[in-house]
Formats: sequence, structure tokens, C-alpha cells
Amino acid sequence: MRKIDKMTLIEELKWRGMLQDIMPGTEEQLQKELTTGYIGFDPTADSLHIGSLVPIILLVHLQKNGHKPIALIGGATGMIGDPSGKSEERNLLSEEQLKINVAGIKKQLEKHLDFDTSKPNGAELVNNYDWFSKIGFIEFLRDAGKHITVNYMMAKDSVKKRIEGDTGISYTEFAYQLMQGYDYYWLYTHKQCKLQMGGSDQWGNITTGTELIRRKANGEAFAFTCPLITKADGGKFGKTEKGNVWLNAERTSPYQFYQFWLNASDKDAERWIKIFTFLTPETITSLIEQHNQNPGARQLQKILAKEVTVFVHGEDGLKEAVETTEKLFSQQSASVETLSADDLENMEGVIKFDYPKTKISEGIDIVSFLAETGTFPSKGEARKMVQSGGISINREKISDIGRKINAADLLHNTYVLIQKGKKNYYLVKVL
RNA sequence: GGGCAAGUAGCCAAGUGGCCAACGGCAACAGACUGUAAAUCUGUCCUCUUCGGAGUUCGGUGGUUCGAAUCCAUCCUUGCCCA
Repeated sequence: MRKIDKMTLIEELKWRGMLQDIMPGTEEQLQKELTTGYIGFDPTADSLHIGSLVPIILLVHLQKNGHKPIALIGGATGMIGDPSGKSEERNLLSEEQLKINVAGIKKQLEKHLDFDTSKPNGAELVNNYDWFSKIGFIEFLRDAGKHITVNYMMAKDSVKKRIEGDTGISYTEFAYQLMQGYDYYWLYTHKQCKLQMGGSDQWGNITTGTELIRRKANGEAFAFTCPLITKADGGKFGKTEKGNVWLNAERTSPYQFYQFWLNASDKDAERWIKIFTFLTPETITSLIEQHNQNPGARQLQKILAKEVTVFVHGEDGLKEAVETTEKLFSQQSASVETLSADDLENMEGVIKFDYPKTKISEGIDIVSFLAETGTFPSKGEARKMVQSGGISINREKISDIGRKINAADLLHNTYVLIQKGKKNYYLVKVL
């Protein structure tokens, strides 16, 4: 058996389950010389979410192997809307919003890639708005459109599905692949970029690019894609009760981020640890073995959560996340009195509310209390949740709908800890 | 421009005059079981509610009717066929 530490980049990605399609000759190209490769990111928000983590990781792998990564922000293409997968038209982003988003994304990418320009493989960040904003419609049609037939474009899966389906496809979205193809062509001619990576849903768009390069520049360009990340149960990856999991700590706290990974199922953890961590194949193999011997310990999830949290939020973020986790979960049975006022105050990721003290001293029924603190949007919902046994106050399950909250329920004379289900915590501070 | 078909809750999808807040499935949330898993089972799932109910829905608008998601007119959107 081949020694695993001698794996080439492509072999390693294959082992990690990160390779879906690959163009012939790609591996040889990477072996031959320092290769510049790019991935596109859509600036639809001012932060990336964990779905974008895979492309980032691909770029990091590329750079670690001595190649030059380019992160392309789709300032222009983001305004058009990629038909791949999606069925709805996207809104045009204002230039102002675009600037904010581009800056936010840039900041995140800078954390993970080495942008040192003195190095031959220093990363670069480009925005396709910079070149598309200078191209006129006629120029684009003559320059790019002429080289690709409609027949070719219609044969793409993403387009075919929409044509065959009953939603149809607008001309705007139909043209998207041509824009992305032009991006690749532009990078090929201006930055000697010979590799494009992306999710497997991008394959069609990517090949339009290599085709354009072949016909227009008589050049050869390469590509590979990564399978889309899924959950073993078929659910959408990267979603929680609270919505998207973001890379930005203001949107998703390190604690929530950490929890997302910790909650991975065994099957998912096994696949995800290969994809989302930079641990060596040997280390991962042995971790999986250990995990299989004692799955209940959830060692795999813990290491996965730790590694990814450090990658995104650093050591400090991890520390914060682990501390909160321990307080909330590891002493589930311990009484709330063991939590100090400081503990309660510093728990990140717990949603906090203020509440007037006078109402408490008079005593208030549980349903109104939950609704008024904002734990629930309405009394009806709060009532239903209490009735189905989903609410705990200060770690004590509430079974009585007529239960009153009064001064005796205050921890340290100030706090009430509300639990909705097992994992959702709310801290009410009574002032 | 002409002909045909369709538009129902987050999504898919039944319902063709009252028994319809609307079958079913998925997703989602909670409970039991567990490992803060998975699988399974149970409950909730338009909005509000003093849990008795009340209010607003079936592409838009107007109409017929005691009564419409269901019938009529018109408009919008989408698909297919013809020009």
C-alpha cells in the first residue's frame, strides 16, 4: 500500500471525499508547475456561512500544496443569479450593499489564506464586477457569446432542468454560465489561472469556462469539483433551528457554531471530519476507529467541533464555546445554584432578555412570562410548548400551566434560566 | 396574436357548491427513548386566544348564491402547441 503521507493533492482530496468530477490532465498540471486556481464566492450577504467553508478549505489545501489560490467575489454575477439548483430570481444588490458584503467576505477570507504578495503563491482576491462593469452588452455578445452555441448552453443540466421543468428560465439566468465562463477566461488571460474549483453544481458553469478558453484563447484549462455536502438523514446541511450557520461571530456565536458540529450524527461526523479539518489521514483513520469502539463518547464530534471552531473563530472562540457548553450540558443534573452570577452573565450563545422586577414580585403566570420576555412570539405558542412539556425554568421542568413565576424563582436575586427543549437556553435578567 | 393546461399553507400535493382552516407526504419545532446522536414512536405545525373559541386564507379583482378553494367574468403569471 502506498504511504499515505505521500499522497498528491488530488489523491488526498479523493480520500477526503472532496472530489466529484475532475477534468483529465488536472492532476498532471498540478504536479508539473505552480498552478493558479480559483473559486467564486457570491456576495449575497456580508458574511459567509458554513456552506462556503468547503471552497475556502479547498483554496487552503491548494495553497498548502504550493499553488496560488484566487478567491473571486461575484460582484457582477451575484446580481444575475445562478440558475443551478435555485428556482427564484435573485434581487439586484445595490452597489453600496455590495461594497459592504465584499468587505465582510474579504475579511473572512483573509483569516484563512495567506495574502502575502511577496510569495509566489500568495493568495489574491478579485471581484468580477471590476471587469464586467467595463464591458458593454454588444462587446460581450461579440466577445464571449459568439464562441459558445446556445445548443451547448442548453445541454447543461442546470439549464435543462429548468427548461424541462415548469418554472422556465429567464434569459438573464440563462446567460449566467456565460458570465462565469468569461470570468475563467479573464483570469486565464490576466492571471494565468488554469484551474477552477467549486461545488459539483458548478460543473456546468465551469466547463463553459474551459470551453471558452479553448475556443477563444486556444488554451487548456482544468477543473475539479467537490460533492455538495449533505447530511446522512437527507436534511439540508448547515441549517439549525435558528437558521443558517454563519462564519461571522456576530451572526452565529462561537458557542452556537461549536454546537452545530458537536450535534453531528455519527455518520456525518465521519465524513465531515475528513472534509472540514486539516488533520492528517492517519490521525483521522485512527480517530474513526476509536470512535467506533465507543460511539457514546462522541469523541469524533468533539474533535470535529474543536478543529472547525478553531479554524473559524480561533483558540479564544473555542475556549468560550467549550466553557459555555460545559456549564450548560456537562452538569445537567447539577442544580442551578452551582452556577454563579458571573457564569450566567458570561454564557455566550444564550439569548438574554431584560424584564422589569415589579412584575415578578407580584407573581406572573408562566405563559405570560414566556411571551413577554420574548422567548415566544405569542401566548398561544408558549402555552402549547408548556403543555407538551418543552419548558424548564431553572432546570426544572414545568408541567403546571398555572405555575407562577415570583421572587422565589430568581437566581442570585436577578436571573431566571429558561430552557426550551433540551438545547435552547434563554436567560432573563430581572431589573 | 390563436388554441390547450395549470396557479391551494415553507415545499410537494388532494379537494370541483355547505360535513373545509382545507386529506396525505416532506421539511420544521417539542416530548419519549438515547449519547446534547441516528432510527423509531407521540404531539404541534395560518394568526390570536381567557383553550370555550375568534379572525384571515386557496394567483388578483369583481360577480352569481342563504352559502364559493370549488360556478361565472376579467386580469396577472407559468408551461405546452400553433402563427
